[in-house]
Amino acid sequence: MTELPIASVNETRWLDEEQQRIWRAFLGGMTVLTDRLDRDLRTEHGLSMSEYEILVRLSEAPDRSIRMADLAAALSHSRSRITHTISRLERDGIVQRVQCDTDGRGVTAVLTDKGFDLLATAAHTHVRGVRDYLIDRASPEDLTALGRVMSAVQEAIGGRRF
Amino acid sequence: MTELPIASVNETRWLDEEQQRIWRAFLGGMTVLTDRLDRDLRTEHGLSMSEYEILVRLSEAPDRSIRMADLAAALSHSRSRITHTISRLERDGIVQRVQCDTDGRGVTAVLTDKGFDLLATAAHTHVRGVRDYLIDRASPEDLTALGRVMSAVQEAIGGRRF
DNA sequence: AGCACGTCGTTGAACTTTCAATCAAGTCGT
DNA sequence: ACGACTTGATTGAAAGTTCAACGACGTGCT
Repeated sequence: MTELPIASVNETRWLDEEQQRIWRAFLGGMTVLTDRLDRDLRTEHGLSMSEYEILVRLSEAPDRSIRMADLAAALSHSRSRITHTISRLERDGIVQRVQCDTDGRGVTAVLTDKGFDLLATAAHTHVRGVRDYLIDRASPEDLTALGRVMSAVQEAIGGRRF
Repeated sequence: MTELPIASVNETRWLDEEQQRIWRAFLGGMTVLTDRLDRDLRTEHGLSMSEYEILVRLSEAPDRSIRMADLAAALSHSRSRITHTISRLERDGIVQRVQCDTDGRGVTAVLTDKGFDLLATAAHTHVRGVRDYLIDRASPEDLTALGRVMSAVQEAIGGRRF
């Protein structure tokens, strides 16, 4: 044997100094950012971030309604989690459950007017946060890079949850 | 009045198309990435990601021990959360609690040998994940940008939790 | 010394998420 | 039409996180 392989089969390649610094910044920034956005939403509108995300999706969908499983897939949540969350939102009059007419198993969640109004109000808080804590802190080029990297991550992991 | 202000005081500036695309990629990538890393650690070593992070910090600290409040601060967790998590880790023999001798209130968590061994094993899984799903998916320039942006985010939000 | 105030860590209850089990309904092959 | 298999949604219990309250201790002021 004379040349290859450069990296042998099962050896773990550790992160170098710089990669580690980046990874920790990512982890820390992510934690602090989601915590903060969640807290702002919660204290000002009584909505968690994931509830907010559900409302956003619903508000953009035709008839402001999406089937449970599609919601779960869109947000990478388990079906069970969506069931529980929608139950709470329904109890509070923010969404409504409707039996799906084309599929006997299906249930679609519909955003109520009250839910839409709540979202319209909460959106100010949320967007302000996203700007203040992220968008306005980075150059356009860095933001583009951020988008590129995170899209690649999604690509790399794909839909598979199990 | 003739010129300024360009943006008036309290108007919400919405995200443009591109910013929104980036923000969603970030949110989605983040969710999918942390879910995946968490799941890998959990199934292969019975450790959650936040437990893993605690072990990492402890392993790097002098005497492999850190005071509860410092752990909480370092990971941006509540003190209560650290108490509960450390209790579980202690029950499993992974850390130990020691009364602090310089401060009557203080408790420091110490990584046991068993905990250190577990971490040494789990680290392979974790680092492979970070590489496969993130580091190896992006150019060095983009990674640098990522680090820069996320550091700025941390800077923007700072330590304030409430 | 005494007192007010802040910090440290814990506790238990409420809430949210996960996990495994279940039931109902659609799909496919024969 | 039948059975096997997959998918959609729910359920309840277990596990984890948040929240408010508490007791113990340190700090600083008078």
